[in-house]
Amino acid sequence: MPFTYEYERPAVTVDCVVFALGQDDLKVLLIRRKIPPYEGKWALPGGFVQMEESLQEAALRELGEETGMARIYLEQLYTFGDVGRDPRGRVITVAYYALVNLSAHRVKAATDARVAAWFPVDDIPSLAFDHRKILKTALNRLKGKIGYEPIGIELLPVKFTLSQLQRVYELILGQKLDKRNWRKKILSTGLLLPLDEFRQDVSHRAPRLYQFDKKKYLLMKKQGFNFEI
Amino acid sequence: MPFTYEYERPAVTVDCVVFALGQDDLKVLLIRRKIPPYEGKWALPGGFVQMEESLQEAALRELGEETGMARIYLEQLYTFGDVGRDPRGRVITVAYYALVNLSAHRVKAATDARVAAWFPVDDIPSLAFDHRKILKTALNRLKGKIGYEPIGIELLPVKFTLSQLQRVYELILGQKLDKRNWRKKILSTGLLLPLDEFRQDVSHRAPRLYQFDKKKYLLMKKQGFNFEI
DNA sequence: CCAAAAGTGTTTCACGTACACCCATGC
DNA sequence: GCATGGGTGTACGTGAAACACTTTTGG
Repeated sequence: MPFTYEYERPAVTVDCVVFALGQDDLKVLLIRRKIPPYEGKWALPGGFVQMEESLQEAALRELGEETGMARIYLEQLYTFGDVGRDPRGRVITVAYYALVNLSAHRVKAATDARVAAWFPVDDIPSLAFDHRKILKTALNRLKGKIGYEPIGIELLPVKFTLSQLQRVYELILGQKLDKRNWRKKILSTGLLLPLDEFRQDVSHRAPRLYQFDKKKYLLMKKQGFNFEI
Repeated sequence: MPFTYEYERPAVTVDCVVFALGQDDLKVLLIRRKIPPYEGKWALPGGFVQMEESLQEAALRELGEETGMARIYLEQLYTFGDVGRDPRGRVITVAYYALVNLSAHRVKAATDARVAAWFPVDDIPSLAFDHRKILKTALNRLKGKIGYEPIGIELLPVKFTLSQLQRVYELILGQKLDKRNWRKKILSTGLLLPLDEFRQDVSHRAPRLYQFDKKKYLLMKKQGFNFEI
């Protein structure tokens, strides 16, 4: 069942840069390639776009296939289409980046460490194709975006403490932030609902849990609000 | 000379949103389609990506073909790949947006108004495909970007007055700006070189001409500078 | 009682904003 | 001399940044 066209066509893939929180770092999901080219090398999860699915759907499908993850933040990053980027021929890839919260998703990756694994963003092995460039682009986008959109919460469970969220900001921006000033700013958005619950499994004062007010966020966003942090 | 593949492949195009300055407004270049689908409708300039050219090269080629323009600012916007966006079949388009300065480029478009024409961004006719959505995305991007990158100058000749540049900002942002405050900010970047030349063809006090300091800009950018306006 | 992180206010300084008049030129 | 845009400075208020101690809990 071959398909024939009058003009030559590039292949189109989607690749996903999946971020998650590690103990002391930001991590990226990589897949070890089982087939040439770059057999045995680490690469971003991805695959070919099917004819009956949109680009975003393709990205979600790949993420589901590779990691078993469901509820994730996903956004288009950039499209890479240089002529020589794939030795097999002309392949254009639409890159997406995703933020996931590991505690919620028991990731398939964890089950077979030889196939998929989480790597700290500042200790990445040599990657297949132009995937290092894609990853770098994603990190830059993330750094920029966290300054004016509350995407940090996507890396955390639904209920989280302010210190956890601050750690997210510090990991993404790569710098320490002043606790009092940062809290003032983040709380002044009015998007964090304080709960009457506290984390209890810690060996120090129990920190208050917060929840993101998504309804309010969508409302404010529709009114053209600005969330600079 | 047909081309055959094992799996079905989408077609890949590039579309360009080309902005330029009008007398009292921001304008977009549109092409009237000569063939179905959407025959006779206005559309963004664009076309298929060739196998031996990168995406950016494809965009530049299309711009050259359609408008005869050479020196332009060009940046990737977004990739649109919904399943039903082209009635001919699956077509994925990588959209670019461009800023051009009309006085420098004698645009082919001007020669045959039935084929291509400049439209004010807030008075756009019904467009082919999902091109209205693409245009809207481009306008939003432009509005956002002008806040932290000095792209406004790309719409002007090499030598320009501060009032001209301020008009660019006002047109893109869609709001009046305070002259004194705006000048303070734009000059405080240190990126505008005052020249010892003045516009002479005006019926009032001759305004000083400025030039963009590209070297300084690239240097500052490399050092991670912030150009918020 | 000690360790470890949570939580909380004030002062200072820089920057954004509001605002009005004189200048130079062409007609 | 009049119309048209060019060009300039100050006062005020808001928001960013610097900064240290007390509280709570578990071990």
